[in-house]
Amino acid sequence: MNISKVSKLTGVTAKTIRYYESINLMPEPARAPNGYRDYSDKDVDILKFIQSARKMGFPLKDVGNLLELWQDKNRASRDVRDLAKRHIEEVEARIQELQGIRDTLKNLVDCCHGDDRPDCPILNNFAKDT
Amino acid sequence: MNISKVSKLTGVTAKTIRYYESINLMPEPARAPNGYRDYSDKDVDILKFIQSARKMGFPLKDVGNLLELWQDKNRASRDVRDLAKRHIEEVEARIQELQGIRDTLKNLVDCCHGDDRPDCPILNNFAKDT
DNA sequence: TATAACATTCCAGTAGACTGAAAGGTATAG
DNA sequence: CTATACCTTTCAGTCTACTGGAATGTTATA
Repeated sequence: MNISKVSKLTGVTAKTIRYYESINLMPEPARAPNGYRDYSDKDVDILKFIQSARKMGFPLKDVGNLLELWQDKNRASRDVRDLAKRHIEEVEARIQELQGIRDTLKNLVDCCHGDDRPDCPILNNFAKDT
Repeated sequence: MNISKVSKLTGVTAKTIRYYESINLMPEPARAPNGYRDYSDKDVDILKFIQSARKMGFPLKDVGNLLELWQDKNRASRDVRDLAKRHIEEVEARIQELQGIRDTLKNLVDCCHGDDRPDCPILNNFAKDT
């Protein structure tokens, strides 16, 4: 099947599919006699796999590793688990950071009149000289 | 005072200070007779303000707006508050997203043996054909 | 047969926030 | 006097994950 079909099936743009191929994330597909890329069902599955991992926030580098593990029938599930655990840790660290930011800002916003007057605890806080 | 002094006082690298100047976030500082940048205490305060806002996750564009509001003694605190509120909303949306990812991933990790065997719910999930 | 809708390659650009490096001028310590 | 530790500018590169566009070839439809 050609690239636009794959694009429709997976929700990944043709541009991005070619990009994934160019960075060796996707294998090079077969080619039709006219030179068009000719994808198999397996290629579609690979792309779907990539999409799933991307939706979980894995960077393309990790996605590449996960794909390799997926293809490797002798893999140790430990390797996949470790990769996922590391990613969870990063995600949690980021959540912590964002929660801290949110809490601080919420406090400041709650203290701010938010009217025509210029006095503003938010600015005061940013300008504090501690 | 010269740029390295300011860098030490604020924790912002000289490189970055010049960068902020180049994008008109920082005002152009005075110059010493030798051509060196000659910063005032006010410049240092501006940089500290920028740092505070950056630590709260505001993009440089927003930092620029906040700086303008800070300088404007006739500002309406509403404007600052609205900017902060919008940012909080973005932060919260991101937190939600990351929490979803974390929860899904945690479930998968908990279901995975994580041993020498190849069977892995994480990969299975990514490869699911739903 | 014309034209639209595909496909190809390749190069370059985007966003955001810096960072590196080259090539030079200046100041300070020994 | 010289080494080194600053400072200057300018241009280019980094990172991640794409995206745009030009120039060109191919296929399907009216």
